[in-house]
Amino acid sequence: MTNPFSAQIDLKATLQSGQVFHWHQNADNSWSGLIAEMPARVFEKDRRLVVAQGDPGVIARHFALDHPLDQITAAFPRDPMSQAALTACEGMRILRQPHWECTATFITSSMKQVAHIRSMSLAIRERFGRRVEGSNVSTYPSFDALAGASESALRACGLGYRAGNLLQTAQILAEGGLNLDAIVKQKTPMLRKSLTGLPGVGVKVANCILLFAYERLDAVPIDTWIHRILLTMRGGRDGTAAQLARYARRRLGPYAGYVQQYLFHHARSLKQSKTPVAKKS
DNA sequence: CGCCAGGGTCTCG
DNA sequence: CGAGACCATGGC
Repeated sequence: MTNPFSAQIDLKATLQSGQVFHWHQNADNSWSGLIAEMPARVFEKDRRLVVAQGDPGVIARHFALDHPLDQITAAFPRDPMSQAALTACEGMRILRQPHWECTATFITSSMKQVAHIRSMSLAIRERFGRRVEGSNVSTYPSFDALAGASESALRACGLGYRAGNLLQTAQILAEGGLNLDAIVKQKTPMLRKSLTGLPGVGVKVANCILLFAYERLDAVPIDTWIHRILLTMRGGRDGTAAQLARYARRRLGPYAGYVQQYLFHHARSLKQSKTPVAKKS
């Protein structure tokens, strides 16, 4: 068995591509976060992941160092947009996140920018989570903990109208209406249907959860960014959600979710770099 | 300061 | 099935 830590990774792209929202970069360029309730600190050296804190096995699994990145990138479409994204984001990985944490954060994600999803996530952790020794971030609260929260307290975390959805979903899970861990066995269409049964989970959010927490690497979340990109790929021809989903599945290949993530992160990075720097005084 | 953001849901045709 | 209205909030 080869050492999983010999696999390449772009740590910054992985942690800043809108999959996960609570990690922060330290002054020494290492990154700190929690994997479920385990404090972790990692850094990148020669395009490889190095563990400074936390169980290496748990970290290797969370960062999906076993994903066959060479095979995945070799299966990328040959079009210029996909290839440009591949070049720009080489080494980016799709994490294996805890089911509930991922579900909850993406319920709060609708019509929100990445920066604000992060601030909501941190506020929820601070208000309802548990402090852990060795971490300056609190755990994401369990659904049992959130099921007993008030909607107004959730709104105070900046959730707006999403507060009711998160609360109702937490209550359904607390009452045993769905077991997020047991449904891993379901085939993707059935699993997607199970997830969209939860308040605040439509097809797009379900695809995020499938991709980021259930290892369904062919799931393609179509948000406003990916919608625009698919539009361009189709020569400006728009379509219904179902048509675009079908197009993405065919066009982006067996690892369509990975391609989607590279396209998403690359497009956002480009826009960021186009933002003019603050003028000198 | 107006526009837009990793949308979901309900209604109405 | 498909299009539109509505929903809160903050970054930029």
